[in-house]
Amino acid sequence: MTSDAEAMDVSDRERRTPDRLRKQASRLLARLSTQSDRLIVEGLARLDARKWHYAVLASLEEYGPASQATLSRRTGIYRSDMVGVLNDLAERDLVERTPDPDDRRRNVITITDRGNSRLALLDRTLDDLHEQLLAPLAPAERDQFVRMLTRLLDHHTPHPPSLDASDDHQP
Amino acid sequence: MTSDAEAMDVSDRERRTPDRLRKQASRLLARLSTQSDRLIVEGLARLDARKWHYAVLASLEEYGPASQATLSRRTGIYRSDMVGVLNDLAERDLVERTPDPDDRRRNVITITDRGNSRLALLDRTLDDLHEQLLAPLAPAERDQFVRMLTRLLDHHTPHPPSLDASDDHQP
DNA sequence: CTGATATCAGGTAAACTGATATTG
DNA sequence: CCAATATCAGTTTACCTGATATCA
Repeated sequence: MTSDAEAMDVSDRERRTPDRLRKQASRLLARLSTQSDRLIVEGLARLDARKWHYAVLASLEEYGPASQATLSRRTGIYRSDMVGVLNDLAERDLVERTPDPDDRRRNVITITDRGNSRLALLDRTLDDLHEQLLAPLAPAERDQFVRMLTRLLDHHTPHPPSLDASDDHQP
Repeated sequence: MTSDAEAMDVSDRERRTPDRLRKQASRLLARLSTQSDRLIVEGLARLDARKWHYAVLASLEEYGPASQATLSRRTGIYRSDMVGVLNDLAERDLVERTPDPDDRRRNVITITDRGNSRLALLDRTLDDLHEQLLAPLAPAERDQFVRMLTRLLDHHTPHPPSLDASDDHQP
């Protein structure tokens, strides 16, 4: 079946990359991301919340009211999907969606008081969930891990001219 | 609108977690995993290959012929999806699927010579793609990164009694 | 006329669940 | 009767691509 030359090829390859399936960063990333997602999604589901709820609420609290397009850019949620997320949030009285008088194409999304206290709860919950997620890492390692992820992500994300620039009220 | 107490609450929260959206490990993981996936998938697509092709071929070369169920456990591909992957691979003559005489429920999957040289090509391609993926990290950091991912993954994967145990020919 | 905005209607692929026929 | 195997059918969700009507 296999010639001598072939047998050498195989052992060559095995010497070069033993156990390669378990060491590939891309595979590890994909699997860990799946696990992480499950953890977060299930944790938030217990509060009848979704991750995007959090993303939108946090963005609103940190950067103030915004149009849906701006929220999209800030959270990474597609404009097409943002509609549904905001419907969810508005139904629960966590945000208010009102037409922008200055630009009648836009809606201005504002976080409500209920939204703020909801956000506080989600913040606490997510802290806890991340504690679980990163449990095996010491505090210093967690920082390092997050920094590495950030560096890698920055390197691979096509960066727009300005992400959170206030393109809302620019004269 | 907001009482003094409320204003203090907000600033409290901001002091506690400034820019939290950009620092959440779960979000970073999800986004980076998406980017990584795109890189790998596109890179392999240029060779008309998929990641699972590689996973199956590599598993076969490292651990030898196996049943589809065993391959499933080793690669993490669901048995339901394995069928289609093996159809793909068999069509391209990269593996052979023959009934197991010792256990007629099973098929024995064997890598072909073409499969082996294909695997060598995919190995080289994936090395290159991972070089791109991890470009911002120094060699030592890459090792550390992979080790952290592994530790986290091990902590979160429900580990079966024995993963790659030879449950094929056990008397 | 160009471009942004909100919305809607889809499309793909990964990760999953379940059912079934066959065999141990 | 119970368990595993290969296969098929179908669900859910993240991510992404349009198209459309409205307006700057």
